[in-house]
Amino acid sequence: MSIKVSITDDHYVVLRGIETLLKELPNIEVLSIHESAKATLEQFERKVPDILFLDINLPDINGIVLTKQLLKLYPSLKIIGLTNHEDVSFVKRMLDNGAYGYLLKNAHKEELLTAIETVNNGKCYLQKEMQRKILDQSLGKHTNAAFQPKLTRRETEVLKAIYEELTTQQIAEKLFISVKTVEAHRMNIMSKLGAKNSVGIIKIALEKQLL
Amino acid sequence: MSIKVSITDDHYVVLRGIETLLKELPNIEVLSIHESAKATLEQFERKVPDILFLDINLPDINGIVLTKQLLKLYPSLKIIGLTNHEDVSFVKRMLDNGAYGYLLKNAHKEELLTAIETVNNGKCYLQKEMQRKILDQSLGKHTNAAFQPKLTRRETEVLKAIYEELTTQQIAEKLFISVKTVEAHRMNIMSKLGAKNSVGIIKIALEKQLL
DNA sequence: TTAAAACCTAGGGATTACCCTTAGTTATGT
DNA sequence: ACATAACTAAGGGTAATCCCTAGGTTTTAA
Repeated sequence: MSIKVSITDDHYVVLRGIETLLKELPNIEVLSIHESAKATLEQFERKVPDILFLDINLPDINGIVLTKQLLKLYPSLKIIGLTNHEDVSFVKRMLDNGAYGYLLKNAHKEELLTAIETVNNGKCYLQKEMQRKILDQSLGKHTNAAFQPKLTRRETEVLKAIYEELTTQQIAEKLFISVKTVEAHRMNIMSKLGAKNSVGIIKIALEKQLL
Repeated sequence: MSIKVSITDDHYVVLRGIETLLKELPNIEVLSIHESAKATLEQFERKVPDILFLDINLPDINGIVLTKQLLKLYPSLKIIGLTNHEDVSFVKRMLDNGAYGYLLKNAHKEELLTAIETVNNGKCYLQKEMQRKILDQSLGKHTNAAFQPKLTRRETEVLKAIYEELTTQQIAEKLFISVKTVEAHRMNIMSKLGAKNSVGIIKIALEKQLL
């Protein structure tokens, strides 16, 4: 009994590349390939594979969100993330949402096979370098995807002003409040986001889409 | 007489994907595939194709730079850029350096064929959406995407440290230089990027993929 | 092989950000 | 109406950032 695999990636050449590689492997059947999240969901109503290779950058639904949706519908599905860049935060968020592994697109045939076999045996597959990075990062704080900070109206306004590279003085004038108040808001934002300074605020704000 | 095509991309699945697609097309011969700029240069000493599909993000030499080098060595070579993201500035720079066209990695078989035929006939090939974007840009839009700042080795090191939310003092210790030197580098970075402060540095660095 | 350009280095001085504490004044919701 | 959260803002520091200037080194190109 062969392992049924599907692939979702909006880059057609990636889609066909993985398909080609998989077809060269024994005991693996490429069930379906899709170029969008929507197409994946539609196809899965008919046939669900054992394993799905899922790109993180999809045009319609974010790969991280799609992971969650799919696993809700098909809990036994094993999802392996796909991406170009080695963004640790993405890996973590995928895994937090239930993904079983992660592959960079420069992976070779052997890695694909290892990933499929590992995941099919119910174990997680991570490329070595990524393992180390996640370990490094998990020693920090506020790196988990579940953490979703809530800013108040005023804090969001200050955040946006910081993003516009305004000084505290300028923000105060813009919002008709005291410099000291702006500072208080900035301090609260830093505290909530776990940022060390304004650079950290912007990094996390972009990551958590608070702008 | 078939058209000889080579492919350079550090993402192995992309490499194999394009290869697979090209093999399905008539009158086209895949001469060689390479995963790095170095491998491309070495292979070309033996056999040079008519057309090269060249990724922009290579581990060893930047695709834009490699375009220039290759065209110096092989002026009749036609280069078609490959990338995931539709960064107009990259397209412009590739074309400026002599590339004949540009393809996004979500391109289908038909587009690949059209691109090859167009370029083989000595004409430039650009996907429609990209054409429009380049046009939009040249019509004096303020979002100057063509602007691609170049940072020095030291500046890049400081930039990365700033991104890590380190203080100037910590950066100085990390790089074994004076606090004042770090500040000087930061000033130069701000100047080059047109940023008003460190927040601006990070914004533009993320936008221009300087990290 | 020079001269120019680019890069790395770092000082003084002014400004701004950061970090405490404390505390009065609005909204918000049960 | 009453606790809770949010917005406001003061004093008083320390540390970091920002800006200008400039000497020394390395790299690049004529």
